[in-house]
Amino acid sequence: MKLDPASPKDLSAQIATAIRDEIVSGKLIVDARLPSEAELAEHFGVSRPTVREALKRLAAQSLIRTQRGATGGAFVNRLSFEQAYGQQITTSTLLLSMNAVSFDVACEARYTLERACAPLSAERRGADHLARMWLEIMRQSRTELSDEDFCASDVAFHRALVDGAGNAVLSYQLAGAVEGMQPLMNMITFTARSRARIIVLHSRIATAIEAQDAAAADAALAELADYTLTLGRDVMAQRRAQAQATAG
Amino acid sequence: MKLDPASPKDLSAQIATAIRDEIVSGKLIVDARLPSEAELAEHFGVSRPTVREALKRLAAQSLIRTQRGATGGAFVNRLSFEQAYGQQITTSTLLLSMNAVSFDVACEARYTLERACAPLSAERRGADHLARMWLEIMRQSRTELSDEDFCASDVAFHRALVDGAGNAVLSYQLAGAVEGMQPLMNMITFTARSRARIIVLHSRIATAIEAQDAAAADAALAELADYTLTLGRDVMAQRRAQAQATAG
DNA sequence: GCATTTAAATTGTCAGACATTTACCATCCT
DNA sequence: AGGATGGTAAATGTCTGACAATTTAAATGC
Repeated sequence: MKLDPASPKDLSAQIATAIRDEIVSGKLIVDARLPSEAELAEHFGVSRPTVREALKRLAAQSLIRTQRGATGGAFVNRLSFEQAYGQQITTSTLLLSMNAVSFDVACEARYTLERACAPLSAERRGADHLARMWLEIMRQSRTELSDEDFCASDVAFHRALVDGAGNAVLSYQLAGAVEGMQPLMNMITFTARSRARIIVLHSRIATAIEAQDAAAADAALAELADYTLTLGRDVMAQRRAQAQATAG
Repeated sequence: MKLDPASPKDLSAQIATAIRDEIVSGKLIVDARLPSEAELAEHFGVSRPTVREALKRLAAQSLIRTQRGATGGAFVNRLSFEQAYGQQITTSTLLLSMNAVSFDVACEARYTLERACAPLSAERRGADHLARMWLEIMRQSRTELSDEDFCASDVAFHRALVDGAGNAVLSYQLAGAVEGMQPLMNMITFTARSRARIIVLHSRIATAIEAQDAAAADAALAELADYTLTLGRDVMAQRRAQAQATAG
């Protein structure tokens, strides 16, 4: 609960870390109210703006929420699955789009994890998951769909597949793997032929999940992984050629 | 790039969102310098402290870094795998510890994902991964090890297993699944007998990975998953009984 | 007893100032 | 001429004090 004046970190960062530790260690439980900004400022020996910067850091990670008014203040937030999804997706998306992660590596990670969910989904999927999968397949068949909308529908399809496993933690973990890849997938131009191929594979997956046939679902997913990899490699090769032509 | 005065959100939150969108959409590329705080304040029509709160929000998510001095300012940050690991683990840990996620669900998610990595690890693991696995197994054999240290070593072992797959994105995704469970695992008291059992299973896993025998590794992991689930259920049952005794 | 008003507490925002750090540049000494 | 030295400017980090907006709770009036 003390600050190090010699630390290279900002005071607000140190304060944020101190409070975060209290939350993670359980000293501050969910819905507990933090001292007011003025009290925190006095406690840490800093000014209120500095405390506020620290609190905003915590708010950005959904660790606290603030409320105005007489009984207001900062409260320890119960991290909802929704919020966790959002952070997971943001982090994964940025990581994939800014780190020059090869399409191959990202694709392998995604399909490896997704194939792990398929057997559970085949066993437990409900009518709602099947309905969503078929709905997205139908949507994907509409030729006027833009490439971006096609990708979004693709994500929704796979999301339904993963949710079918009936494990919220698994859905949370996969959110990053599936949705984080969307920017990479958006770089692909889907021709009529590649769309048709993907829809066939999606249909095979949905059929297998509906029939609770884990092996068939896995086989179709493996094919889809291979095909996606091929599509991605073609795009990357074209981009490289184009870049070379521009440079030459 | 505009603010909505009628929005329920804080100005700093709106500004943070606006800048984040610019980063995610690619308008602000990696290492690009944002306008100075004074310029941002003028642009958005707010004061500098408000801008600073927004920037701290972004800094908390590792989207930007700041630098002091003449050529300083806020720069779009290239999210490193390390930083992404950290956020992933923080979020997962909080989600599991604050959301009353059942041990069963968390355990299933973790081992489902980990078993998906095992075949890749069996195929590609290097000498360093094997060495780390055997090192942790030896460490786990020391009887004077506290339960917490035993858990930490357990995490390190599984981390080495996952890293053996040679896919950084996979390692990143699994970090949350494996390390996020540590608080739950720390609630378990490891008796000499349960430690011995776990060490045997770890040895079987390491042996299988070394022999590049994916099937054997998967079988041992499945057994470990079962056993961990049993241990966890016992603990949870005890806790329930204890809570009931206290209440009655 | 109930509606209304008032007061208090707390976060949100602003303005201006000073401290600190860092890069650049002009100057001076060798 | 060249390098060390110091100054200057730009930027973030921090402080102070104030006011606005919001919400609750108590006080007040009927």
